[in-house]
Amino acid sequence: MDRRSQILQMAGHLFSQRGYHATSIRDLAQALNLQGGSLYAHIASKEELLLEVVRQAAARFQEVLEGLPEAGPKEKLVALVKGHLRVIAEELPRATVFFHEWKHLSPPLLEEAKALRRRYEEGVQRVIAEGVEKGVFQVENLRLATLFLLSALNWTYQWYRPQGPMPLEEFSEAYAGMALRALGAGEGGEDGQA
Amino acid sequence: MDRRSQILQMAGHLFSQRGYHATSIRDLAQALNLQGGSLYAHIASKEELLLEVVRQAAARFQEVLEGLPEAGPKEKLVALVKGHLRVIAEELPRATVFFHEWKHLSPPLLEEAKALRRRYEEGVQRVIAEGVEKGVFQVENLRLATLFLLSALNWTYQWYRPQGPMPLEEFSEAYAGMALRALGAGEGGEDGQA
Amino acid sequence: MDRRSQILQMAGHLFSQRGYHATSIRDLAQALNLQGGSLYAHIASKEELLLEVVRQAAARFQEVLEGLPEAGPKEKLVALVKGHLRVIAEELPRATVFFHEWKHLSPPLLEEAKALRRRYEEGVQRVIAEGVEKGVFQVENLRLATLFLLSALNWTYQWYRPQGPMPLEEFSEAYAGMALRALGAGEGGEDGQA
Amino acid sequence: MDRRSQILQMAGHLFSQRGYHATSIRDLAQALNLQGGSLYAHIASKEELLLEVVRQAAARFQEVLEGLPEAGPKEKLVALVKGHLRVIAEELPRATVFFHEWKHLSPPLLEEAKALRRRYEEGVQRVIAEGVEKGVFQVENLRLATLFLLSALNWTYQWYRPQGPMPLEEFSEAYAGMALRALGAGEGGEDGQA
DNA sequence: AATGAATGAGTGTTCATTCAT
DNA sequence: CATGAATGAACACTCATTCAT
Repeated sequence: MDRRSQILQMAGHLFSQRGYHATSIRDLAQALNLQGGSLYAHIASKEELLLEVVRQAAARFQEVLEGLPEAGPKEKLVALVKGHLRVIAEELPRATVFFHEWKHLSPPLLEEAKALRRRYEEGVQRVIAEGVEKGVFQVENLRLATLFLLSALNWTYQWYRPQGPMPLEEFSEAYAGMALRALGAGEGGEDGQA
Repeated sequence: MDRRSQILQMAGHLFSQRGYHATSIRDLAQALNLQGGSLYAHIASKEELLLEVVRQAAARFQEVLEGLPEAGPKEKLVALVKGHLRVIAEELPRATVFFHEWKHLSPPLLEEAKALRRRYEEGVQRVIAEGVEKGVFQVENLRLATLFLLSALNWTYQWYRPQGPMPLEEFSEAYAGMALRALGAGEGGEDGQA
Repeated sequence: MDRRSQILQMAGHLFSQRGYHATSIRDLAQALNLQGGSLYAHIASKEELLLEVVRQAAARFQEVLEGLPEAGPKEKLVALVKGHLRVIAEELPRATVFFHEWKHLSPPLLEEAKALRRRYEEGVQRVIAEGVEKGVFQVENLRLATLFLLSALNWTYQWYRPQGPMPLEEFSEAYAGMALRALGAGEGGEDGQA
Repeated sequence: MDRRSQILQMAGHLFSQRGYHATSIRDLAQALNLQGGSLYAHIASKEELLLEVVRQAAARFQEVLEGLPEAGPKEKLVALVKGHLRVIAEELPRATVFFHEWKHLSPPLLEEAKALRRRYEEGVQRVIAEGVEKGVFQVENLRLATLFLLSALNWTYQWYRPQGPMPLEEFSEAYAGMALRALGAGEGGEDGQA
């Protein structure tokens, strides 16, 4: 891994643990056995680092959407939930920054971060909408259902720990079940207009 | 409202909007038409301010738990969801600080904040556990179900805006419905062992 | 004792213990069960307090000089040493400020403090000069002998504690003996050209 | 001389002239043609600077004790007095800080400063004690005699100026003479048990 | 690439002092 | 007389960033 990647990795780690503002360039340099000024041979600014971490996380989440199987809504939703939680488990620091620290970007870059987040949310909404259209999901309000699902998913970065007692597979299986039920697509029913 | 309450209110507002570290004492003072140093006639430190805001929010959430009706699990859960969302709607800045900024407290005070959050989460878990015991809720894993619910509820502070297009009543009604279904207590069924 | 005297006493106490700059007006007020601003009904400024304490100490030392017995040089010197040490013992805080903290006065007032100290030193020098003229003291260099004596006397405020194990009388008796010998006026000899 | 030594030297100079609390980090930086914050590339804190200056002075005084000739008590005491006064003359700023400003250290460091001072005083006391044991010095009270000598010596930093009219050699010669007499070891007598 | 010294703005906090009440 | 709120300047110290080496 080249220097820049090392720096980005460590930045993700520290930003996620302490927060962007509470992490100084010197903290970051020290964690890499460097002097503060030395980072500037590799990066343009602290803020660029933040944006880059956000972009990397966004890319991982976007891959989930793009890798969804061509299948019925339930299967798709399960894949989405599992994929989302896998990204969080595998990329906890970056995901944390994606969910929280992006707010500290300043206007020009902030827009990009917002757009990345919006794009993902729209993708999630499409998955639900498709299920509703096909009569598999029953929701009163599409937007609200999307936000309910995203909330349940996003907040997990706050408490799920991959090294913890619950393996990812068990965790995401159970989570997907609750998500389906919340969307009115309980266990039994066929997937699609059977 | 006395000066200290004004300061606390404004601190909650700014901490929630910009984050604790990105809000300087001078920012806070300026928002109150004061000089930076003048705040120290009313507060002991910036950190004390943060803790106080966290405490106030925690108190509001705790009231919800304590005001739950003596009723069946479904009714109780609905009241919990609605109460939680009402606190978020009515106390958006403080709730935001309660969910996020508490992390920036330093060790002695950090423990108090963690304890306050833990106490609330345990209360929520008890409500779900009761429903499970009475056979009203069907969940695979109690802890996970609690975290699912808390996630769906907590993250709302990120996107729900009381001045937005959706009135609180409609929002929380729909949200409660999804929560119930997620816990395996769909519409129909009696509340309790009918 | 009126308020102003109380304030002056406490100021002497705190200035001597912590130093002028390390004692804040609020420290002083607090020690008197007052609010910081309240002191200004009684004093003009912090610096005025310092000068006043210096003046009070200077007056006590000056009294020693003026109360010296009309007697031979040895007797006079013994009275001077004992008087000086008594003032230190009885007025430790003020004496400490007189010896040290006067330096923090700013130019206009600084001159007064310097003059007070100079006046006392000149008085001490006259006592020694008289002994030299009368052939009782044998010193190589009058100025140096004076400074030697003053040094031995002044520094005592650093270590002599009236509540300590050595009673003032014993202490100053022994001290006077060493002073006399240093000035070449050992035990035996008559006092004056008998 | 490297930057850190320059800073320490200037710190000694300013602390001795104005006092520790009356010397700001910006004063110090300005005297070195730097910005305030720039000092922190070289030092850890203002207090560290104070302790370091105290240590350097203590080392110089301790060298005097350790370089004392193996000779009779009178010769040794003369060497001690002259050595002590030479350190004051050559290291006036540091010596001043050693005598006065050490009090502003806070507890953990304060103890070190006290220990350094105590060690030196004990060394001085041993020199006198030896002379007393050998019958060369006659003192009523060993501890008091030590404090008398130390007082006469220490206070000199307040008034002796190396650039002044009196050369160090003449000054310390005369001072040593008075010290010897104060200890009851006048000119004539042999040095030792003749 | 990396260092180490420097900058200038900014941090939270304290200060002596003022003043309406 | 005393209070409590306020000021404006100062404090020690940290920050992101620059740059000669």
